[in-house]
Formats: sequence, C-alpha cells, structure tokens
Amino acid sequence: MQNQNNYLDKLNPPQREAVTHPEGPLMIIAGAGSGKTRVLTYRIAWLIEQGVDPFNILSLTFTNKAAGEMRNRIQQIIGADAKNLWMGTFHSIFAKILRFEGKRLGYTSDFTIYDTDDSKSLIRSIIKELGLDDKTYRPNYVLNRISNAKNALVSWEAYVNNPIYMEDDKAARMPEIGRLYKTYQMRCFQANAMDFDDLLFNTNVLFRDHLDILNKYQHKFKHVLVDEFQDTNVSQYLITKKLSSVHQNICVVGDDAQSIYAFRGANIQNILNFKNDYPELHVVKLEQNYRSTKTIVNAANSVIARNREQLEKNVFTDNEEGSKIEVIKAASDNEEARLIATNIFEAKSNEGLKNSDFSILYRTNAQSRAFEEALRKINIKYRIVGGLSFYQRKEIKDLLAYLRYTVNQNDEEAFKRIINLPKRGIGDTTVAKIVVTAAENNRSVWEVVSNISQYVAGRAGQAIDEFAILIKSFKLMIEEGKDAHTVAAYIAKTSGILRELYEDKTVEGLSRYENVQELLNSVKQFVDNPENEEKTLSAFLQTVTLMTSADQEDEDGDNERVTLMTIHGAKGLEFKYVYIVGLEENLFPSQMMLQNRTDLEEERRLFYVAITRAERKLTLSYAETRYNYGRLNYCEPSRFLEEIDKSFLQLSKSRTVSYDDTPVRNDRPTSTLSFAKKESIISNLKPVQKAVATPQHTPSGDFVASDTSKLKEGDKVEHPKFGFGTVKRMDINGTDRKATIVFDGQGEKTLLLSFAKLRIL
DNA sequence: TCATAGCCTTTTTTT
DNA sequence: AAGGCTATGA
Repeated sequence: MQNQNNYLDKLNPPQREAVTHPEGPLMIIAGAGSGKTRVLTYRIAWLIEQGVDPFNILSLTFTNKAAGEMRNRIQQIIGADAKNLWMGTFHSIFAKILRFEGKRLGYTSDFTIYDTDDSKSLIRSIIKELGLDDKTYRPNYVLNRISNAKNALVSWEAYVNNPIYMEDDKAARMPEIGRLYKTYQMRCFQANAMDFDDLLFNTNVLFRDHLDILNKYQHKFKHVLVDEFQDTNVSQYLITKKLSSVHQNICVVGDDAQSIYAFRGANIQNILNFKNDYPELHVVKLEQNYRSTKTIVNAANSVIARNREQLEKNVFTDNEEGSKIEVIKAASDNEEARLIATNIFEAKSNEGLKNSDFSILYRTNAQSRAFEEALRKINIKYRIVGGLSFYQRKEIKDLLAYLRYTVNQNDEEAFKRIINLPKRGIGDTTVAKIVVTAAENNRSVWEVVSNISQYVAGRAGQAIDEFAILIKSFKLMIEEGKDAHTVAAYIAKTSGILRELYEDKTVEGLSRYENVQELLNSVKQFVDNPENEEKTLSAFLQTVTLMTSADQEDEDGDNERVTLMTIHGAKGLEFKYVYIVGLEENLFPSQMMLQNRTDLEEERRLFYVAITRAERKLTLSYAETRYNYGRLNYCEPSRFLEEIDKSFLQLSKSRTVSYDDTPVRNDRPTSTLSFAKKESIISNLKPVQKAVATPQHTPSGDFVASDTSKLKEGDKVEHPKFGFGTVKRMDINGTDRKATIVFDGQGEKTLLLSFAKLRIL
C-alpha cells in the first residue's frame, strides 16, 4: 500500500493538478499528445484510492476499445475492483440502461438496435409507401435531417409543430420530411427497435419523464467523466449534465482543436461554453506535447491557427527539432501508393523500424485500395481499420438478421431480409399480402405469419408456414435457455444459410462460408468469456451492433503491420511515421464540405488531428490524377498544402515518372507517346472542378476522362459502347449537363456528362 | 408470380 | 464498385 501513489511522480504539475482535483466540476483541456489518457486513467485510479466505489464512477469514452484499455490500465494500479467501473461509449452504456428501464417507454428489454443500413432501408420503404419520389427525398438526406433533429432533442411532434423546420423543408421542396420523421419513429417503435440516435434521445426522455429513474442514477454516479468531450452532441451533453447535477462531480476532457464529428451532431459549443453552465468550474490546461518533434507540433499549430473559434492555449514541446515534413507529388493515385510503399520499405531498412511504426491516413475509406495493392506487391504486411467492416458483409448481416428476428419478431428490417433467404418462393407480392392482411386484421405481421393457414392458403401459404415453423423452433431454443452459441450455430445450419454458401464453390463463396464460421466463432468467444454475465443471444447482438470499427480485434494477433485507416479512425492513436495521403482539393478538404459549409474549420481540425498523430516523421502526399467511381479526374493540390507553414516542408526529390499503373503490354501496338511526352501531358493537366470526362486512348487502350465542358451541338463523338455519334442537343439541368446524342445505328441516347465516357473527335 | 440480367445512380467521416 | 431498380424471361 505504501507504493500506491508512486504513479503521481510521473506527472507534470498540470497533469497532477487534474488527477488530484478533489470535487466539483473540472474541465481538462488536453492538447494533442499531452498525456490525456494517462491523466484520465490516473484520475479514476486516484478517485478509487480516495475511497470512491468503482460502482459509483461513470466514465464515457469514444470507443469500447478505449474503454477496455483504460480499464486494464486502472486494473494494473488498483486491482480487480476496476471491473466494476461503469465504462464504455455513450451508446453502449445507455443501451444497457435502456434495457433495464425501457419498459417505461414501451420497449421490451430485447429491443433491436437498428444500424445505419437498417435505418436507411426503412426510410426508403417509407418514402415509397407514402408515394413520394425518392429522387426528391433522398434517403440519405432525410435520414440526416431526422438524425440532426434527434441529436438536438427535437421529437417528431416538436418538429412538425415548429414553423422554422416546416419553412426550411418547404423551401428545400421537401415539405413531407416531418411526416417521414413521424412515420419512421412509429415504425421503429412498432418494430421494438431503436436507432443509434434513439439510444441517446430515449435516455433523455427516460430521465425527463421518470424522475425516480433519474434520481436513482444521479445518486449512483457520484463521479461522471467524459473523454473526447469536444465530440459530444447536445443530447449526450444533457445526459451527462443531468446525471451529475446532484454530486456536481463532472470531469470533462477534450481538445476543441480536435473536434471532428460535427457531421454527426457533435457540438463544439459544448466545450467552448462549458464554463457558462458551471460557474465553479476548475480548468486545467495540458499544453506540453510529449509525442512529436518540434517540427510536427509547430506545423500543426500553423494549421490550426487559421481557425477562429477556439479556446486559448499554447501547445509546445521540448522534444528535438526533428526532420522536415516531406511532400510527395505523384502522377496518379497508384503511383502515390507505390511511392509511399517504397518509402516505408526504405525507412524500415534504413532506420530499423517495424511495420507497426507506420500509418497511412486518408480522408475516405475508398482510398485504401491502391495502398493495399502497393504494399502487397512489396510484401509489407498491413491492416485496415474500419472500412467495410466484417459486420457489414452481406452473409454476416444475413445471419445476424436471423438471430435478430429470432429474438424480436417485430424487427421489420430483419424480417424483410430473411423472409425469402434462402429463396423459398416468397416474393414481394406475397410479403405485401401478409402486411396488408396483418393491418386489416389488426394483428402484427408475426401473428399472421405464424398462423398463416388462417389467412393464406395454397403454395405461398405452405412456404410461409415452413418459415414460421423454423422461427418457432429457434425461439423454443431460446426459451429453453440455450446459450447464444448453441442457438446461433443451430440457426446457421437449419436456416439453410450455411448450406447455400457451402455449395458455392467460388473463391467468393468460400470466403463467405468462412466469414459465417468466423461469426459463429465470435459468438462462441462471447459465450466463453467470463466477463460477460449474460450469455443470451440478445446480449450478444447488442455488443455486435455497438461495436466500433476500432474495436475489431486484429485477426491472428499479428500486430506487426502497417496501419491503414481514415483520419477519423486515427483519433487517439500515435505512430512514429505518419503518411497523410490524397491532399487534393475536393478530396481533403472534401468536396461535400466545400459545397455545404461556408468555412473549412472542421476539415482543418481534421488535418490537425492527422498531423499530430506523428511522433518522428510526417509525410504528405498528393496525386495529380485520380480514379474516382471508375473515372479519371485531374486534381489540384489541396489548399492545406498552401496553408501549412512552408518552412516546415520539403518537397521530395524522389519523384519517379510513370503515366499509369497499367504496364504497357508488348503484344500490343506500343504507345507512340515518349516518356518525355507523357511527362509533359501530366504537367500540363488542367484542374477541373467536377468529374468531367473526355476520353483519349491511353497506351493500354482504355478510355480515360478529359474535358467535355466545350461539347456543343453538332460535335462528333465516340462512346466506348455506342460507337460514333453526333450531338443533337445540350441541356443543363441544375448542376448536371446532359447531351442528347444520335449514335450511328444505335439511335438517340441522353447521357449525363459528368458520368459519360465520351471522346470528342 | 418469381428470378435474373443488365441498366442506372451514387459521391465523407461513424456510434 | 456496389446496390437498387426495371425489363424480360420462366
């Protein structure tokens, strides 16, 4: 026991001040690399040492993995008690509370959590059912609008009664969004399902309308700690505020300069205005960076200095100067990948570094492909964090839908997914009939399905009856108290999913089969894990849906890999060498941001986050041409390269020249373009704003894009598929330019110019 | 009525 | 590159 406070010696004065702040509201402004996680960990350990019961501490983190790691570290200091801490993401903690208390709101404890795909699919069907045009009402947009409303705690009732929202929607020519919101909400409720936003929204409702419950948790949580506070939204903020209002022990940790989730409703004002809500607030600033070289810290500061809204702080470091930031200019996206792969290879052998010392960070998941190929070619092992995750694969979602439906027969999205899978001759028409029958008889869909003989006769009835029997047999297993793995394995086998995949002998089919086995394995692990108290299917499904991309464990435990991920995914991590790639206008900063926002502050913060991941060496790169949705675009270097203080940069000398990744094949007529000629084509490329296509024949004979902005009536063109033709008419429709072209022998076609592969003759 | 092939559109980041 | 939608065939 006499050693217990040793860890405090490792801290600098502000860190120690934060760790040992006794009571009352505390805000820790933690600059990048300032030891934030350490402070948070030690603070919790310190509180426990002061006699606070772990049961009474609520600590909200950004990913479940971060929570797990923190719990481990605390465990090393204070021992096994650490497992009693309430620690997790907002979504997982409050999902847990809603499972206990959801009855008050009319949900059972088995409620389903809809992921984004489920939500989108439901919105899509509602749009159709209400007879609206899904080109006007784009599901993504509608969902976003609803999500923003929920995150701001605006219920559908409040939404439709608010003239401002109504006017906005009318102005946007989507007056029915309120109705969509209402219908969506009712349907989720009927399905006994909550989407991600509902988990927070409903927690707020629970605490607002059921004071006894609020009271219970307010007294339970004597200390509330919130990590990554800059990324909380209004809904999350209010929850923490309410929970801590009795004891007033709220500790928030964050960095306004790293707020990068506004698109998801994160409200930077939470951190900027925190003081207003807590006049007694104690503020500690952690400004010394222990992670990066002076060059990196100063370059990052030079980027963020352009932002207006921020809390005053001065991030500095005592570390060495370090090498300059290398800037690589590549001719194409593939070349960018090759240059960086080579760069990593050389750094590894020259500096004696490991794969895990490197990370490649990009703005969009789609950019990973080129790097995967380039790394594979030179045998460097890598891992990809995020992207199309395991749990988003079709075969996995299919089996999960079976599991979900077995747990909750009101789950509409799961029902739609599995009713005809594997194919059992139940088509849309039959499903529609069931839904109508249910509505007419005032029954739930499941009641109709499970007693189908009373409603539908004949062959269709037969198929549905078999389906119902199947589901009933699954339900029976759950009622008998079988564990999640036993049930899941039985379902995989009996439903026919496994058999169908097994019979598919293609490479794809094989990997799908393995994926399903993999899922069953993870159910097994879940059941075997002594830390999980509940081993039911329902408990398993919950952890799966709320799993964050950072949570997925590295397969085969081989951690000697280069990490590839989006900048968002890199939050909280650090690497000796970091490559920030794709620094092109419209990509980073993203086109969407350029269109929708008047300022680029969030993109700039994202750049800041990326830069500050690097410990020793930072490399920036951009490509002059890039394939996007299968079309070649010419790119302009990102304004971020202009904005960063030039004195920290150094243009890479090692520029190789190659036009395209596709090697020129010798068995074809070789290109007449000399290397010098290619070089001059590349350097004379003009940047264009949008994807504009004009084909030329490349050495490999493919059509590539170039400029159709000058296309006019009467022009002769060539299309890879329709052949030769003449432009009959040009139309401009909003931002789209269309050309009506009469093709020789193919008749008239209207093509959208931003997509067409056209060559002007 | 259902299944399939091919056409058309999409366009960031994530709990 | 992928998923939704439509037209076509069984």
